[in-house]
Amino acid sequence: MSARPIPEATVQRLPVYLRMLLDLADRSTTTVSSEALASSVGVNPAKIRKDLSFLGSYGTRGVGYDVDYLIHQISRALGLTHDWSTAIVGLGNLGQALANYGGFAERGFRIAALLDVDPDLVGQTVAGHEVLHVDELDRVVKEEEIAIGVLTVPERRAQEVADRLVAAGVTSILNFAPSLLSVPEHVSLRKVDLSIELQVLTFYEQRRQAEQALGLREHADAAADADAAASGQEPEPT
Amino acid sequence: MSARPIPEATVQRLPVYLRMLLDLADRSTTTVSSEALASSVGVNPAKIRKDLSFLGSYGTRGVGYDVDYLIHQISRALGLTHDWSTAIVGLGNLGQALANYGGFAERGFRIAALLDVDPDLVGQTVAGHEVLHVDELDRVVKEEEIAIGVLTVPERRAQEVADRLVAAGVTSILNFAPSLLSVPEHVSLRKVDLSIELQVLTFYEQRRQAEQALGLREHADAAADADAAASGQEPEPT
DNA sequence: TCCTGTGAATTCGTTCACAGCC
DNA sequence: GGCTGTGAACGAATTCACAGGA
Repeated sequence: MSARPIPEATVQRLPVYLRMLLDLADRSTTTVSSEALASSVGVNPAKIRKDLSFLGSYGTRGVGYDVDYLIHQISRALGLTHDWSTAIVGLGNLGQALANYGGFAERGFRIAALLDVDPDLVGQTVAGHEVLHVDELDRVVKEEEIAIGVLTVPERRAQEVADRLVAAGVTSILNFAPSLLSVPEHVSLRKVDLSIELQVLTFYEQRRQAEQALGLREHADAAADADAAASGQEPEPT
Repeated sequence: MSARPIPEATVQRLPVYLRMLLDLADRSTTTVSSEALASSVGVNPAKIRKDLSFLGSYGTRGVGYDVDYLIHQISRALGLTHDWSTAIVGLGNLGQALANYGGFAERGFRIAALLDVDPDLVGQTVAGHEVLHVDELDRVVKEEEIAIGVLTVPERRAQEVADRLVAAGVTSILNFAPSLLSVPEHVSLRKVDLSIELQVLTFYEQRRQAEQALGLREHADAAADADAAASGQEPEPT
């Protein structure tokens, strides 16, 4: 049953399923099949069934899944049945944008503290919160029971600030700085790196352009192209 | 040799290697072994060798890889030997933050256009660029030869804007809206979704807290815990 | 009959281990 | 001797295909 450990790949998809299910609930759909859910997410139905089976046997054969019940179970598995307090460290453009981002609170993530070192920012109000000096980190993490730190500081400060977050007791870090951080084993770390995403895109972009150039040349040489199948299976990025 | 197709997983790591190599070059290192590179990235050396072997045989046995040459080859593979023009659509908090983000230009991504529909924003100057109305999309994509669109619009507009980008000829889209977009097969799509990242973190966070609670309870029951191995192998998120 | 839950088969990715070259 | 490049072994993730319950 649900004693099996949930694979990493499955964990990453659960939030996606959850969002789709919330959409369905909004539209007053009460029941959904793996087939229907799969087609709206764009994956194989068997994958959905297997993923969900890691949480338990929450479907009904011949019918499908009860939307509300499934929402509840996925939320529980992801730890979303209570709110989480987060701190944003670094209030440059990106930090401020995140502080003002509504989808945060909407999904149960409470911004409990904003911190920076810049004296021009400390004391200012951003998104309704006073910006504190990073030296207050220890105190505020304890007082607000902050478990998640969002790192939006410049690259060269990232490791130092990560260390301070860990020292203060934060055990999950979402890093927006384009740097490899090292954290103790008991701390979860995830990275969002803009330029990596763009560079992956240019890889495929370039390949397409090269293919096209090749196609044109071939076209000039031999009129028709019998081998259309060759270009069909691009490993599309996820 | 390099005729083998490059696996998706490898493509995603190449930008990381590239960044490390640029760091090394900055510090005037001329040569690096897979072992050294691996330890700075935190992966298995064999993985690095295999990844790099997809690009060709660019190492020297008994010595390692020439840093500059490898930088050149990875850049070429990723299509970074020339600049790419990008358009940012949606200049809310996040869009403005991205427009002002320095790392963009630094890595060869030129912001060629900013677009929005909001009459309050159109005509304003953001990060040195005049914000255009989305109706200008077609023209500006052609004029500026924009291949990459960055989507930072509200969720409900995302699909519509994606369609317009595709219609205008954009073939790579980086989507920051928390929505599933559908695009034609010849268009690459990548997604950055904040709340998914946070929800993956809370999954592990919650599991840790549950383990801890369990540990405490067990501790109260039977004094010592012989089975320390059970908690050792958390599948740490990437 | 319909759709879930899951073993079996398959594909994809990682790591090992070593032959081959500098 | 040292380090790359890569087949072979292994492991994880996906998909197939079907048994079994509503």
